[in-house]
Amino acid sequence: MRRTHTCGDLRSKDIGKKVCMQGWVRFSRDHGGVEFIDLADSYGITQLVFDPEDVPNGSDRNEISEVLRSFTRESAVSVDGIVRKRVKGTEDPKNKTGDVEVLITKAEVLNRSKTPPFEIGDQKESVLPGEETRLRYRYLDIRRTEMSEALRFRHRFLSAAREYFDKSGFVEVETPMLTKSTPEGARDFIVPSRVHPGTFYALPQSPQLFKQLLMIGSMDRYYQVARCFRDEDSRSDRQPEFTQLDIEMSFVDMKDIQDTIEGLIAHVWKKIYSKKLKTPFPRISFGEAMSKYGTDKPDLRYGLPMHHITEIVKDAPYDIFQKVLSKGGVIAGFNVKSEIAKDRIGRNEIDRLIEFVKKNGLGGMTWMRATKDGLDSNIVKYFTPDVLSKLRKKMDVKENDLLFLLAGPEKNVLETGGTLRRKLADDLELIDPDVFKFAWIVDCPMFETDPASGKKGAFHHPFVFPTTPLDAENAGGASFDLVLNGSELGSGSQRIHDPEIQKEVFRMLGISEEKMESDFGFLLEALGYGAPPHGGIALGIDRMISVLLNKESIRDVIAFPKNKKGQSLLDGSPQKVDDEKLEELQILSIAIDDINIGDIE
RNA sequence: GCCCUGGUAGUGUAGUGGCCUAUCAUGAAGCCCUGUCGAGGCUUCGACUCGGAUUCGAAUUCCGGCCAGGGCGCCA
Repeated sequence: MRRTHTCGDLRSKDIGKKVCMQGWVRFSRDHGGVEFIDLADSYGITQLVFDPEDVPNGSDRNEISEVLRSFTRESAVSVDGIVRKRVKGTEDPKNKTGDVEVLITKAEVLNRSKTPPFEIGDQKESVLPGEETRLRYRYLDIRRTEMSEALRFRHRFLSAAREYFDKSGFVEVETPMLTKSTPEGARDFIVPSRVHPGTFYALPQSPQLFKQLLMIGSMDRYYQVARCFRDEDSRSDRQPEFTQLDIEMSFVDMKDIQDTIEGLIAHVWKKIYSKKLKTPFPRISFGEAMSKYGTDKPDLRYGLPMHHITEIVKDAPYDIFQKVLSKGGVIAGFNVKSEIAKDRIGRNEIDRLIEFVKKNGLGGMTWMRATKDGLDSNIVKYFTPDVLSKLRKKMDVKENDLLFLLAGPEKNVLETGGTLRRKLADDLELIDPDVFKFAWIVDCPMFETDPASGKKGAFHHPFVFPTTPLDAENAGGASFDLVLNGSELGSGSQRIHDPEIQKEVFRMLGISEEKMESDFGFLLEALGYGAPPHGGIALGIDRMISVLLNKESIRDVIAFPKNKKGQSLLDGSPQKVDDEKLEELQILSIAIDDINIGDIE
């Protein structure tokens, strides 16, 4: 390799060295004589100089000058030169290589670049091209420091994680990508089998069943950086293919799994931030998270808990509350303390918040402002002094605090309350982007009931070990979530290792004996051969990295993501395939554009 | 499937019925310039997502399509 240094390497100590630099022409500045070129690569930027009055012996001034004329932006070039100190007063303190420059002795274009479709630099968000352009030319987008650093950060994270697993006796095992489609869960991506026409593999939504089989197979400490696939609509934190750090262990309970993950993250923290991460993470019950924060993935970087006041105000003759209560609804509210509101919420702002609440599924919002003497609002007259005093105590009200009260069906109040809490935190800038608050959400239910169909479903998945009798009214499951700054990073659980219990759970979920046998027969059979007690967790790597880097979208930490419609703008997938290929698979497309209506009729 | 927001030179934008042969920046091409650093100066080039409607007149208003993003549904 001819390259002696990257563009981020050179320092004062290298002055006088003969070097060969290779990289991309980022910016060039021709002063009509002396000429500067910022040579860039993934490690930094180094200034190259050509000075017609200071050409080292053995170099041809005209030849260099001629080659430099063909240095178009983003061309890959190679330059030999001598490292020298910059002229006094022209050092660039913003650049780590800014004390030195390379005086060119020989220049060569390795590969000329066309004019790039957008300017590559470390520009602010506001001048970044739209995402469509960035994804279409992703390789150029990755030349931007921000992108390449995100990918390098992701690598360091995974590398540290692997180091931890290695020293903790974990074994990485690859599980199949061509697997069986199961009716439960997300929609599968399907792969046709040529050898068995009319049959299909499914790409895995997670290695769940295989890792359980590995436990039965005695591989008692497994992990995998596993690609997973779900054919569902994208969101800013959801892609059709994504990466999970998948973990499973035998002869453990929930605490062992949580300890392992805390150890893992603390180790990674030490490696990438050189900081000690405080463990154990706080545990919050699912019920408390919902009632206090209105979400199962609370952002704990700020307070603003919801207070439940149904009992206190239930007798007040205030029509709106009475109407809600008569339908079994609840009343809850926030106290926006004067020290965090700082006069930023006036009448107009309150009206805007009321509109916001209406848009989010409640009829409206009642508010009160705390004064020296009590609570001030146009509805205060409906509440007795005793009720007001209890309210002040319950919600910890001090002078100038602002109270927002939400009334409605419990589910709506909690959900809207959670949404309002996030909005208030955003509006009042309560969120410190440099703080990371992990927490475990524990004591989860075993089942949840779909309010629309009334159908019972698994809260996490059907393989969770029950912690109470299954027919108990609020049956509990040994599952838990890891949350960070309002994002769910992953779910773990103790799994069922007894085939009879597993069957019972399937029955509770309304799965027939036949379906059980055809879809999960192999699992039930395997559990019957001395399956050890086991459990594990899967952490969403894309989400975790994007939260750690404060990115709005996981696309910013994935090298080649799909767009919102699941297309790759880079290679144009998904695409039609040749008819011969379909014939070989004995597949006929009935997509609207592929069929001739006349043929059908 | 639904809702919201947006679509103007290569890129990022201004433009709320006539002041638009459309603003500014950046870029590209050319010229000038010997210490800049996202160099500077001058010249040139380059755009209203598509279709329909309203109107004397539409980038601008209305309807529909297409495209992109955010969200709901969906994501055991």
